[in-house]
Amino acid sequence: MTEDIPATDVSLPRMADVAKLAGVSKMTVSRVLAGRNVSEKTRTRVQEAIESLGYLLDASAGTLSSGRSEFIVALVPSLNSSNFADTVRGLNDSIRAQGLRLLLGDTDYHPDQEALLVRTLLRHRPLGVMLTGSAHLDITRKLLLQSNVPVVETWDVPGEPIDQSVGFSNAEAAAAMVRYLHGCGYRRIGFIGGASSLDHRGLQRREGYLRALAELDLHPRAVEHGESPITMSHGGEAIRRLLEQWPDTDAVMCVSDLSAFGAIMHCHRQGLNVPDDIGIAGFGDFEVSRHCTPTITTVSVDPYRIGWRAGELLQASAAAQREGTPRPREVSIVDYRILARESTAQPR
Amino acid sequence: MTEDIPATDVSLPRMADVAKLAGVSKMTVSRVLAGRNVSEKTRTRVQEAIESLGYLLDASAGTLSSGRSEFIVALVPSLNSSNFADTVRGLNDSIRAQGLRLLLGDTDYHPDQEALLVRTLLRHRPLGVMLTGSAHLDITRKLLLQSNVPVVETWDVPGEPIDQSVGFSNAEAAAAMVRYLHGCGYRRIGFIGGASSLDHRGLQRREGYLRALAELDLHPRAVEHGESPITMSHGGEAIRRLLEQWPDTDAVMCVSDLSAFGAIMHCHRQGLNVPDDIGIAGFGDFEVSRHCTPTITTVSVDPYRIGWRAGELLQASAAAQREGTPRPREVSIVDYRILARESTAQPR
DNA sequence: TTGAAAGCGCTACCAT
DNA sequence: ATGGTAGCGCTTTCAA
Repeated sequence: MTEDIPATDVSLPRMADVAKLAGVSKMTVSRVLAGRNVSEKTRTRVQEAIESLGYLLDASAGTLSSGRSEFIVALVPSLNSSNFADTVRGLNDSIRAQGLRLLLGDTDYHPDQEALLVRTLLRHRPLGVMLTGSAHLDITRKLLLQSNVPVVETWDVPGEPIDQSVGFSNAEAAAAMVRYLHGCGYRRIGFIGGASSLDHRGLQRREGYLRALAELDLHPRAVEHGESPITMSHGGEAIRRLLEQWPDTDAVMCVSDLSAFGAIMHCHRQGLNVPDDIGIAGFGDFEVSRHCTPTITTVSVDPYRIGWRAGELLQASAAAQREGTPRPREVSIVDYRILARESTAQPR
Repeated sequence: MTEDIPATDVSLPRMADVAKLAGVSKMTVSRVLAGRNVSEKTRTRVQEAIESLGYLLDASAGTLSSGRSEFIVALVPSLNSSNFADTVRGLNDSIRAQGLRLLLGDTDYHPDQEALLVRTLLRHRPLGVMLTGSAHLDITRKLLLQSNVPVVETWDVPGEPIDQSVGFSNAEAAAAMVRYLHGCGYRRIGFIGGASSLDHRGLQRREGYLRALAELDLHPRAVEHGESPITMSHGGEAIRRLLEQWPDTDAVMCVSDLSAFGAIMHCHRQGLNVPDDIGIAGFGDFEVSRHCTPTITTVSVDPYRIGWRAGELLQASAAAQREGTPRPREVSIVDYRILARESTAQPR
């Protein structure tokens, strides 16, 4: 299989080589590659030349010359979260059709890492930038605004949007879950979240929990444990601490399904039945929460759709920019739903 | 926050602008940015100019001029798999320190999608390419060999390596699990895998299962169900079918922990106790298998390490290439271990 | 429909 | 330690 490959250690073929072989000018080759008007005969000849040389258009040269790259930058707090991975998949699928490519950065939940990534990735003159969340350093905002690149913030509804956004109110969604639990008859409702001040969405969910509790005249009982991304073990440890401090807790909502799962497993080990002894709810509708026993009551959002929509907004902005028309300024709100499942009591 | 940003819609600052403002030549600016020898005084002046203009080096121009990009391409079958996500994280962490950037592609388990991605991503003249698995189209191999780019195949031990590799024998690991189950006293051992012929690692695990069974003089009982990536639901449905066909099965090994979890949940719903009525083992040591009840016996590999090592190999190759020294040709084998947990009987 | 020339923004190379 | 010049490989623009 390797025998028929020419040892072209020397250098890769250039457009000029293709042009010479096809007996045309570079411009004609360029036009063929760009799908512009070229006579059928020439096009065939050029394509044969491309084929026989194994020619690949050089991306940097193209970008430099045209002033337009094919990159969309996406920054996520963590690659190893199925939620963000789904968002990235959605974005990728939505831009792939247009021949755009994903330049991915993992901020590891650190705003300064985000700023660094924005700085280095802007060097590639991306057509658009997708950020996660709405909490960014001033320098990040400044870099993005200065570069005039289309931006979409996701997974949140920014108070001070940089440009566009696709998301939902994490606080409101968490409050909705509190009200749902209240409707199930629960009155001593606890909250489990991460200890990191960097997970803005986690903090917002906690805010929503506190606010809804206050509105219902209930007393908060919240535990913070573990760095983001919060894991199953964190959930187990956190509920242990919560029950230690407030043994009469009748329901716990968790910042994510993973911690909820960990919490449920802990309860099982302690001989507590979920939901008979204690109700437990999660957030995010992860795969595990649909399949474990009991299945986990959760807040469902559509991460893939967030990514897909972000891709659409970025492409629309890029197109507008190209054509000199005014850029759209859309704030896209996506749905969330409470999924009632087995880990909490029936609503009354 | 937005007031102090100059409305530079016009165009971004160039290196020449920085040079003029600092009163030096472009070359000096370039040297400052590259960290080369420049007098302390000039360096400061240049950096101030960079700062005050908000200048960002243009990546395409640099790549075109130097003939060297800062990209490492990584192709994974699925972004939404914690195993591959961890590998990507490992790779990212290992190359980040050198200022390299990840160009990510999701093949969706399709070799032709992989070929397409290789073709389009090679246009960016990456310093290296990380592939997942060892099953590639001929055109993929040809493109990579022709471009002379360092390649690392991961998650497998290729029979015909393109260049370098980091992985383990999936067949051997699966066979080891069969032998372990045999050592626990199991004799009627089933296998659950995906129905897709595209998941080469899944197929290899099945091969290993069949081979080990033959060596032990046992009869195979394998079910294929669901497209890759195989999910928890697939696992539940698959074990249902397996038990329908072979009701006396005493142990089942699954192609992944996710299907194993789904299978266990199915058994619980059917009133079957795991491991008392049936033993179930997984593959991959996913987070869920450490936390569910019963915890799942599995094959543990270190996905992060695979990615990290791949990054090291690619960087070593790239450095060798730069310096004209012969490129290393390493086949790196990573460990796997059987983790004995609660979902299977104690070894005898 | 096709071609020639200019130049995108930077770095290599040679000079001082 | 610093600068001038050439040119990376393409696309834009204008001309034929």
